[in-house]
Amino acid sequence: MTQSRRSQTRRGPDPERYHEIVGAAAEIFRQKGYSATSIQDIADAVGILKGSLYHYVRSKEDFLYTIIKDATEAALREIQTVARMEAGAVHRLVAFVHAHVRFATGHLTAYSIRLREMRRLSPDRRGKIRADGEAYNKVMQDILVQGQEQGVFDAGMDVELMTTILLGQLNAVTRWYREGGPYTPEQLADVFAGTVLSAVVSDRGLGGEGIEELRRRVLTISAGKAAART
Amino acid sequence: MTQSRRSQTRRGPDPERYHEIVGAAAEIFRQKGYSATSIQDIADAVGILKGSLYHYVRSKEDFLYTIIKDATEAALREIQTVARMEAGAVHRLVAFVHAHVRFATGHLTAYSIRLREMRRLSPDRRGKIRADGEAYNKVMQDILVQGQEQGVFDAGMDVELMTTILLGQLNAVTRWYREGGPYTPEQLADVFAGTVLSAVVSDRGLGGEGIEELRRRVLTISAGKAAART
Amino acid sequence: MTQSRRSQTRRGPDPERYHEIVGAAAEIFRQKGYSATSIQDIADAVGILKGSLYHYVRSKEDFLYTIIKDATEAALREIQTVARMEAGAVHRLVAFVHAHVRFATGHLTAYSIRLREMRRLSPDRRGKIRADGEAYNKVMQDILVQGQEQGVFDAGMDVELMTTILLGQLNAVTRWYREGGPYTPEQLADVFAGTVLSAVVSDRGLGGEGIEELRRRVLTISAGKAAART
Amino acid sequence: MTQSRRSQTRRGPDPERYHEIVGAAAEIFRQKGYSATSIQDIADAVGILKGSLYHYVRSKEDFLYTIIKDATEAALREIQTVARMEAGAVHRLVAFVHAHVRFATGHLTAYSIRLREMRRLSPDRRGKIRADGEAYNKVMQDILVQGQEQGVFDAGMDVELMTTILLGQLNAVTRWYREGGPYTPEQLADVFAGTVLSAVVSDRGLGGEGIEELRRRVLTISAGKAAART
DNA sequence: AATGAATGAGTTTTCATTCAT
DNA sequence: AATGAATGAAAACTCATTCAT
Repeated sequence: MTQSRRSQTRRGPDPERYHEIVGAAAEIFRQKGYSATSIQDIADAVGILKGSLYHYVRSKEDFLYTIIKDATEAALREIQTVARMEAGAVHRLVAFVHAHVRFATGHLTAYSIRLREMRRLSPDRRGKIRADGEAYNKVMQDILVQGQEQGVFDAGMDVELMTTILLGQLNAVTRWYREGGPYTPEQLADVFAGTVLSAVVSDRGLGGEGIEELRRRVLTISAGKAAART
Repeated sequence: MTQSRRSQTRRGPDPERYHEIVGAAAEIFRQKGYSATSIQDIADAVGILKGSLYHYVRSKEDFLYTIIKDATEAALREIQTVARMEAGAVHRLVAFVHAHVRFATGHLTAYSIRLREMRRLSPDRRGKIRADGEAYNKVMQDILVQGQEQGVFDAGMDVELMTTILLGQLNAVTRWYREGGPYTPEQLADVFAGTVLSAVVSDRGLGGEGIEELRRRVLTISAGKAAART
Repeated sequence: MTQSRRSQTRRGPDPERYHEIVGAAAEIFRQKGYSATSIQDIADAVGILKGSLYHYVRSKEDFLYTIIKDATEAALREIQTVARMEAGAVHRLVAFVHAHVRFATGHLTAYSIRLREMRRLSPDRRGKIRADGEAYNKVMQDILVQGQEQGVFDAGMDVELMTTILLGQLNAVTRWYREGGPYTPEQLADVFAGTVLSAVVSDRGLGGEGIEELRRRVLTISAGKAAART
Repeated sequence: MTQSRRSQTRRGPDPERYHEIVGAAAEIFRQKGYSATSIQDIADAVGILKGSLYHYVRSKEDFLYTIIKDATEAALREIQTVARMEAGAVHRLVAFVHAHVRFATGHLTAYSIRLREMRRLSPDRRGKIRADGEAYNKVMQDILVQGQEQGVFDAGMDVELMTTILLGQLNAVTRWYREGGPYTPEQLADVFAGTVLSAVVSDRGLGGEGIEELRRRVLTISAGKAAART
């Protein structure tokens, strides 16, 4: 695994310390960017000499890989619950948005890095992560297709393009969301659920109600979700 | 303006050469990121020794500043035509989306850098650009307010938040758009116009028609725009 | 070629300086060994900052490669005159020993490095040099075969093994020869010519004279060589 | 002796483990060279953490010192049997060559290191070993003198120089000999005995026979040695 | 005996920048 | 306008060694 230098060198002990160090690295990567962060910066944050970091990691890139890999896997794990959800497309899309916003804001540091710094990884390592990333997108794409089949989403939309656009919209939240800011993740998710649903819904999906009613309905669904989840 | 800035740095001839060099720098900044790009990389791309670059620029950051400043000013200049446009909010929002997508894709390199590398600028220089950036956002915000006043946009929406979300959505296009790809900028703008309008429209804005009809209407408007422009 | 960093970076100027620096590196490599020599050591010897060395070379190994490659090629060039020599095997073997000792002592630094540090080169670069090294050995081997065919060298000897042994003997001179020491290169070559000839000569090669006479004869040949050369 | 040295460093048990570790170090020193070998390399080979090596040794140099010291002492011990041998110079020189080749090939790793890495030892420690090294050389030198006195070796030869040359020749075997290669140590020793004897023999030493007969005689002597030894 | 964390000094290499020519 | 040499600081990484457990 990533956290062992040579298999003889580390076998188990103090994964907490390792976690702490990776966490510190992540925080700095997010603030300054990966390329602009030096090993010295990380060492300073941990209160250790820079050479000592190589106890935990074989290269600076290892930090990045660990952070991105863990974030990607965790994100996929979260979204799988939506993928497995038995419900109509509208409900599932709302759930997707909520799960996504919750994860992105709840793991803001790691997820931001995942979005911005993937290019810094070696092609090899990027490749290992790509599959998970695609599986993630696939979840949304499947929901859009389901909605088209059910007639509740616009039959004319280009599902692949729309997936890209909507995920782009959702991911952009990492650029400005800050904990303790004016909106809670749930509030943001509610708004996003509205914009996302509005973007794909069909006339039949609106079901005679107006679009404002749709937005209100989305809130009820979210509330249900939140309730269900408590 | 580039011209004026440069005249401080150098009197000598060949502004074309200067343009060429800044263009080369921009291309590499976009590909590798500012921090990961070395002066040597730029020199190699131009076929010059790295020391010679300092005839055109006083520091590496100067390249970045020129690129971002020019892109920001040009973007604002483009969007001002929309700001000054006398029309209903729906028409103007469609026009905004089109202008934005056209610019972002047409100046992909510079605009991507503007979005991703602003943090690398000194606070001083970042400050000089921020005003233009905010003016840009203000244009969309004003349109949303106008739409609310006209009753065609959802009265309940948080205009500031929605501006952030929608611009985030539009800017994300720079992450995946490539010239010669499957969609033309105009096609993309049409789709974006649909998602953006759907996100903000009110029941009265829908005007009794369904949401699918709204999306179709947006296309007509775009076509008008395109026609007007030809 | 080796001495240029990027083709744009160095085109010609001051090969003298480059030579001087490589020479300094060679001297230190011989004294301390390649692995134990730091770039700092070289920089100190040249009176330059260590970073500045990378103006001339892309890596520490580049120094080693240049030194070994040049030494190997020069040695081969020298020995080719013996290879092309039209004469009996005895004369040619004496000439070989003289050329070899002259080169090894005359290029003591570079040739010592060539013998001791080849392993530090990347397999790739080692491969590029190996051919020249083998061509060198081949020259002696051919002379031994010629001598066997002429009947002047022992028909029973294993030519390949004897080549290895005799070259090993000759190369060992680099371990203890020092300029200004008690023996001149020519004196050493005379002694070596005796040991080498004695090792391979056949009874017919001795031609009825004793072995001491052979050793004396070898001196005459050398003297002729030396004379011819003056 | 190893045993005694070690007892200063550690009281504890398991001298076998110590031997194993020093052996592993030696093997790596020979392959990569002392300077290029890290403590980590040795630890990896033994399957231990590098810090743990300091239970056996006080410094990296200790490994080298132990290896070289043991090899030098053992070599001297072996050659002493030849030094004490009561026989003619020719017989004793043949015996020397055999003992030397047998030792060098039989302790290839340690003896190679002894030859190549002596310079890495501190002057102090090098000094402690030098005496043994010189005693070793002295054995051959004495034989050459004995041969001159007996008239069987060339009276005109420079004994000191010849000792250096012939030992250089013999030691070079460590550069290419590999166990399981095409020649057994005994076969090599036979060939070396021929070249060494030929290099020093006088006309009277040849005793009217030709030089080829000398080489054959040398084989008989070796055979006798081998027989005597079985 | 061994671990695993850490040190501190060192390694090779990179890089933005300067400057005489 | 450009070169090529050099600077000086910092980068990533290595390594012998120490030490509490």
